[in-house]
Amino acid sequence: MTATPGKVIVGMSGGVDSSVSALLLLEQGYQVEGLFMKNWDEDDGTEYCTAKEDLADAEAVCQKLGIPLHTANFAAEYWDNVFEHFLAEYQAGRTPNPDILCNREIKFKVFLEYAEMLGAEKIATGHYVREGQVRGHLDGDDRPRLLKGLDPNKDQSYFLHAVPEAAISRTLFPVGELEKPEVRAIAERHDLITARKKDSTGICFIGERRFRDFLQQYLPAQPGVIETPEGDVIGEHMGLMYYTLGQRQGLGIGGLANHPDAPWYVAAKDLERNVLIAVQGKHHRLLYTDTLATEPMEWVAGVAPATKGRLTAKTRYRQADVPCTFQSQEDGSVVVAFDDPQRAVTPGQSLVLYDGEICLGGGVIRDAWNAAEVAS
RNA sequence: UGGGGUAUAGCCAAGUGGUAAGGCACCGGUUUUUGGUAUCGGCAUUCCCAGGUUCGAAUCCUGGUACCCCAG
Repeated sequence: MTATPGKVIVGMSGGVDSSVSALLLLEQGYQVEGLFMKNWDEDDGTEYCTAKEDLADAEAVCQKLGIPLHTANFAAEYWDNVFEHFLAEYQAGRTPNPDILCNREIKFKVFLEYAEMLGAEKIATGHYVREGQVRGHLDGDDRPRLLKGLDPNKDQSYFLHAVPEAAISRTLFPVGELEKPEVRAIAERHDLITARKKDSTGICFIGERRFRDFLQQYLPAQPGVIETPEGDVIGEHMGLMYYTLGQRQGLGIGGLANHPDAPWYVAAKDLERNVLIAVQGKHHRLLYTDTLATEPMEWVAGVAPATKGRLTAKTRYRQADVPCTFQSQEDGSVVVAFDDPQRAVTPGQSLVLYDGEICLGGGVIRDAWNAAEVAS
């Protein structure tokens, strides 16, 4: 089907951000239609309810706006291209970020293709990111870019760094130019039912779960012991996959004689021995690393901006950017050295590089270590 | 079996006559499109048990019980 000029399909999640996105595009004169995706079929009672509610909200908003709402089910694609990888990562002892994959594989691929089939020229989502022509300090290019959202508190570029530029350029992000309170105010003003709806959290399309119970449905748990770095056994863990570096909750360790009162945090996983290593105190030196290596990078522009240089980076969502130096490797990965040691840099999570407001791309963290300590 | 010591929440632990600190753990809320982090709140009508003294006892007295240490 050939694209209809001005036709945009908005991914409607049933939340306030996509609701307002649709509204703003209508005001801008686009021919807007909505699409609600249901990508998770595994029903337990609670999830079923929220998905149903979300659909009802999306329908109500579309009706209010006078636009049609399509529905689609990409559960098969989600399972094959996102969820299986998610499980494999946990099995390998890493902590994956499924929503990054979900964006690349589902929202900006399957959904985009589906929208094209429906005759859309573009798609739109409620993500807090912007597009703009900005000259990069490193590559010197003056080209369309994926930029951070205007609201620093809601910026979601971290989740979109793996989406190729070709897909970004076909997407509109209306709320990326706004701050969250304005978005809610607009929704309120137009009497949208989602105006005061709580922001959704949890894995995209799966929702909030009791993490352990959820994972346990798919992966066998292998309990073991928790040790200090010195090798003293101080507790038991329920399976290494349930823990991530820097984690405090769920260790169940407290009140050890001959130890200070401080809480315990996960410092490392010894997969071979099935042992969880914990340290005491939020700022224990073993929780910090100053260097990391990634898997091959995914650059928004398709190529690296340079082979090395000074940039800023996030090692997880909602972390402030920190200055670093990166160096490209032959296999397409990078090694990044931070000016200051970073807490709980975790394999499986993603490193995302920024040149000011420009989101350049990122890669899955393979390994992190403390170069300063190794040297001394 | 002598001598000494300790018994307070899941754990560590303050409190020696005036009506149960604190920390960790745990639970709940907030924050958050991963996992976490952070933050706020909850968490011993009761101090090993039974008597007694006192206006009043976790705190003093008596008798038990349990555990620990040193002697054997």
